[in-house]
Amino acid sequence: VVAYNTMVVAYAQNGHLESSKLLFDRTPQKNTASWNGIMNAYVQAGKLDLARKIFNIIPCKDVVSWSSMVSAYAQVGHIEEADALFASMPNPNVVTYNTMIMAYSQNGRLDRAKKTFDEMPERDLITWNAMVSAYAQNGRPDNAKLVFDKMPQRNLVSMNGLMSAFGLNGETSKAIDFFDSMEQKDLISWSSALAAYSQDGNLDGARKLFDKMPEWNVVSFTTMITAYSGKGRVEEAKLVFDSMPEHDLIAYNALLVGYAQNGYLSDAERIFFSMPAKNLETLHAIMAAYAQHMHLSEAKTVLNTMPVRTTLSWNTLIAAYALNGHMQEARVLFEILPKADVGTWNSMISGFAKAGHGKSAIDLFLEMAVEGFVPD
RNA sequence: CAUCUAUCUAGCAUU
Repeated sequence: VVAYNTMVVAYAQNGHLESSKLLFDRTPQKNTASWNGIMNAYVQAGKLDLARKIFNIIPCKDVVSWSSMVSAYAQVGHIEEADALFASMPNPNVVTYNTMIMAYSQNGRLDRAKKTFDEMPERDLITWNAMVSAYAQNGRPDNAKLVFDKMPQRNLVSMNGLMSAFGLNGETSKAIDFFDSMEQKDLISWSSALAAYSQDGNLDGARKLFDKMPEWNVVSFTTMITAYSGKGRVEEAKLVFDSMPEHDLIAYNALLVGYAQNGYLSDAERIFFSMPAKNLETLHAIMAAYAQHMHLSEAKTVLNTMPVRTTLSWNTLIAAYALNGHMQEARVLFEILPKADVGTWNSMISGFAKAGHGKSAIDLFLEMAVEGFVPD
């Protein structure tokens, strides 16, 4: 059974759901880990509904079954479902609580993350690291530092987490000082420091650090692409791209965005059509690129042909119309989109403001509060 | 006593 379970998971991790399924069906004497494994295979393949169906028929669910399902919902941002499942499960353990801390944190619910942290019966190192990360992701580097200082033990993840708390929130010199003080460093430490320079617009610092790195991976290369692109140096960005041993989707996206944001629409398009795979970010990026160049019908076509649309997809097109002064089209989209968020309202408001309709902008701002949205 | 399954840190997208 253990051998079968291992194989089911291995195939799933390589994207071979069909093989996982076949092996699962042939598994003799299935245990709960077998069921959990195939359920997570479906999660991995993005088939959340089917995963849920499997969850429902698992004969003897254990805490891993429940936690896996909670985590699956959390990963795709279905925080209410995660929450509901978490509330109804029999015996959550420390992993389940940790999952919820991350879920809340990634959805901007720092208050809920902290509450969970405070209420959980026991904490482990991952709990503390998750809390550092929660503060990092929600703009609170000082709180991240407080947690870091208070935690009973630390590991390299804690260190890297605190460094990125500084780096992500504009405290570049603190990030670099901390990086310099670290006795152990791994590739993630180096990449985090590189990202700190890059997001600070310090191309020189980034380049020097990059040249000093003991090893590189696709993340470090991509960070350099972004660093060059951010300074308008798209040719050097392209050189970095060409020097990479292998390209993943994010590397392509970074190059595409670099071209797009520096006004090279046809280069961006060329990359777009040559990409071996695309994701939501790719489509949003090309939509925004079309919008910036007033190619609104192309932008609209992208939205219409997307396999899945999120609120962000709609926001991107709304912003496209709004920034080009086409407020009536923006308004139409605004009314028909399934689910607005703060970003949607922001796009509409700035569109009206830019078009010189200050009154409409203010009306919308007031209306937004009435609809229960908190301005950011 | 032990093998398989769930949780933490780095790069890309709208405003």
